[in-house]
Amino acid sequence: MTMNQETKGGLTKNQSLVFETLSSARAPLSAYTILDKLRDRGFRAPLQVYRALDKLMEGGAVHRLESLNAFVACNHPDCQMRKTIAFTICDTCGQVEEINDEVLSQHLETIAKRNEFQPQKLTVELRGLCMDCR
Amino acid sequence: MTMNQETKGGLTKNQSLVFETLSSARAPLSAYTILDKLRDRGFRAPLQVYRALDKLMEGGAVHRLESLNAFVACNHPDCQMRKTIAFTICDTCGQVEEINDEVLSQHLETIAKRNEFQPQKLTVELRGLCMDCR
DNA sequence: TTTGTTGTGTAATGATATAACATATGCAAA
DNA sequence: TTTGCATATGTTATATCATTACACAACAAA
Repeated sequence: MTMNQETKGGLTKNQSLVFETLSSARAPLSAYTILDKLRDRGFRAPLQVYRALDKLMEGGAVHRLESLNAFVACNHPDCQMRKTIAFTICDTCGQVEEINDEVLSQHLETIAKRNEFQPQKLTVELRGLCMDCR
Repeated sequence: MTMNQETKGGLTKNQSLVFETLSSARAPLSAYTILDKLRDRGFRAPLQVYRALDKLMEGGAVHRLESLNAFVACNHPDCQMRKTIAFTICDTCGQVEEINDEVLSQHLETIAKRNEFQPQKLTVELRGLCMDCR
C-alpha cells in the first residue's frame, strides 16, 4: 500500500482541505472565500479550489447552490446519501438544510414526463427564513 | 394625458428594449448578450440592462434562470399569469418551458412547513433535453 | 522504462454583477 | 410657478465568479 496523492477518505490533499473548509463553515462559501481561507495552506489560485470542488461534487460530498453561486458540504455523515434534491437556504443566517423527499422527487419526474422532457439535473432551492431567524 | 417616460405597456424605453430583445430570442440570454444586442440602440453599460431586468422581473414579465445566470421573457401573453414556479431548460437548444403546477406548489409549501421554513423565493429548474432534442 | 491518467501550479482572461456618482425627467405639493 | 421628490438614466470603475491554456509532477499499468 503506497502513499499516493490520496488520503484515506479517497480525497487528495487539495480536495481534503476544501472539504474541511466547507465542513467547518456554518453557511455556504463561495469559491473565492474558500481560496482566501486556504491561502495559509498554500492555495494561490481559484482553479485549485474549483478543481477540488468539481471532484467533491462528482462524489456527492459537496453541493453547489445555484441561486447563491456558492457551495456547501453534504450534511450526511458518510455521504452515501445521494438523494438530496432540494435545499432550504436562510437568507439571514445562511443555514442550509437538505431535503430528501420521495414525493417531491416523484412529482418532478411526473412533470418531466408530462412535458416530454428528459431531466439530467435538478435545481430546487427554497430561499427565505429559517425557524431561528423569522 | 402627458407623454412621460413610460410607454403604453407601462414600461420605460430601456425596459421595452430589453423586453423586446428577450421576447424575440429563442433561448435565454445573459445580461451581457442583451447589452450587445442593444448597443445599436444606445446601450453602453451593463447597468442599463440589469436595471431594466430588475424592473421587468418585479413585474413578472421576465424570469431569471439561476442555473444559467440568464433571463427569459415570460411566455404568458399578458403576464397576468404569475404562477410559474418551475422551468424545464433544454441544454441543447435552450428552449425553456414554464411549469405551473398546483400540486408541486402545494408540496413545496408542505415541505417548507415541515421544516419550519418560511420561503420567500423558489427556484425549481429542470435541466436536460427537450422532446425535439433527445 | 515508457506511456497514460490524474492531480497540481501559475498566469491570464473571460463572464457576471454591483457601487458610486452625476444628470435628467415627470409629477405633485406648496 | 417653483420647489421638492421619486424614478429613470448615463458613465466609470470595480467587485465577484469561473475557465482557458500551458507546464510539470506523481502514480499506475504495460
